[in-house]
Amino acid sequence: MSGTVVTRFAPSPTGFLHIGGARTALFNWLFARHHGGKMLLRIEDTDRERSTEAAIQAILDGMTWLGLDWEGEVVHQFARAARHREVAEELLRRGKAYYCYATPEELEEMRALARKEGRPMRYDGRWRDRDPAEAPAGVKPVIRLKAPQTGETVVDDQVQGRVTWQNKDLDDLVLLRSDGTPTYMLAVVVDDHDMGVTHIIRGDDHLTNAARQTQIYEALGWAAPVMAHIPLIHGPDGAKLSKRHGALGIDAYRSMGYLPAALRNYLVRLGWSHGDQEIFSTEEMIAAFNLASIGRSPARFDFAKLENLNGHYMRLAPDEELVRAIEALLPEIGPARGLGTSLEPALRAKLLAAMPGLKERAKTLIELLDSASYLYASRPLQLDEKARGILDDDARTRLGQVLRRLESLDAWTPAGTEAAVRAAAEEAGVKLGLMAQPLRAALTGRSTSPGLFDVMEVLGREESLARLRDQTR
RNA sequence: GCGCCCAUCGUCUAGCGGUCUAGGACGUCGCCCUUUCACGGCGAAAACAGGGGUUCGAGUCCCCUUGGGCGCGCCA
Repeated sequence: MSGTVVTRFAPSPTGFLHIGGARTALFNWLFARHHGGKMLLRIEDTDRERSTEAAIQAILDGMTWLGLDWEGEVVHQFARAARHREVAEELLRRGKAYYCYATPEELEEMRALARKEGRPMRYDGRWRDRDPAEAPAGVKPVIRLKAPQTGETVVDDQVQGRVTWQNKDLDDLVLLRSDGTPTYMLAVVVDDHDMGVTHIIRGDDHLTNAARQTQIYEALGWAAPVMAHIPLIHGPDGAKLSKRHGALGIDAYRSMGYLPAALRNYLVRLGWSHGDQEIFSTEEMIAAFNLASIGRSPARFDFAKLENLNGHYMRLAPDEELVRAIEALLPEIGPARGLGTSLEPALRAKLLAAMPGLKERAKTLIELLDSASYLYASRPLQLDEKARGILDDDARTRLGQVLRRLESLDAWTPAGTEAAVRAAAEEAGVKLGLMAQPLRAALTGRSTSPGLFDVMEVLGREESLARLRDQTR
């Protein structure tokens, strides 16, 4: 089908899948879905030195976790080196490329001189029209594109608009290295063509590359795909993303307790908008996504907004799903909390029962688990500072009064315990809060928690009473 | 240095010449709800980088300045 949209996500496996790459993948995925097309995945591993298997796995895992799937087999670019070479040689035969015998040293001199004289740093084309017979012995040549030297190269970008370069500002790029392996610039063009890619959506750090690749397409006589260069994501300080702030692997966001749905929603609104809408289900994103509404200015990464969104999606999530999400994270975060790597059935049941009250109050899965610590804390409870402050002598006296009423309670239900506590407060002549806070402190060891009567229900009669006795003694 | 791109509240953004005394969201600050904290509700402070044009009219078009970003490898 000629009208079918084919996009691709083409990361280089020299590191993890970072936040910018994840958004690029998301945009490609959304665009393909929107048009009923497909997204392909290609690993750009032509740099043998820096590509690692671990990085490839991290990228695949990251995408899977984010819920982004791809069509067919993953294409490994390096495996296609023979084809790339064939194309380079074809260009050579057709006079669109030439052998260049300049050594790395010569190239470095060229750049140094250019820098000194304040000229653009470009290859000077010294072998462009030279007879290969003059080739120095023992030097393996590279193949360079014989790029046009006059006129201009135009990229009609769907995001950036019509961008024009003067050809005199672009030099003859290397297509095939002296060892016979293709450069990225060649490989991308050949692969996108061979894979039938119709739309290239990628970071705008590739905008200049788009011009050079366009020249290759033209030399080859191939039609270039539609291009869309999206602005990069910056750190909170506006500078390039560094390890210090946002340039974490996508797995780090998982570890921090964010939900894939929240991250997708956060990411889709970074650079793209749909009127005033902030919340998008995956279906809504797919339905509304378009290239025209992608902004041209870079965005800063903002954890506060991600957290807010994450809280939103956690409140929306079914309790069972949240328990499972926590369980999935437990190998990482359980041991430090004395929980091991999986939940005991009894604790799991309590966590599930307490979830409605818990999820209302947490912004991440980590916070969620921590806020549930009263469920798995052992007696006598360690009181935090605020809880200690609440449990002064007066408070403990009041605690004793409620305790007697609770001990004689027939039905241990939220309604029952609430009635008892209210009665005790009335009897003591204090507001409910003065009775409730000491209870909370004794029951959870903290000054904040879900609704008290829910806490007591989940904890159960015996555990609740025992915790209260611990603090009245 | 050269090339290219960008510029609305602290942040993400709406705005596509007149309806903008610039809207929404996050964050911040009040108030309400309330057994705490959240949630929720109500409200507030908060922006068109600067200068020139074009036009009857400019946040919206053009130019310059300033400020950011990206690229300039036999890396991708």
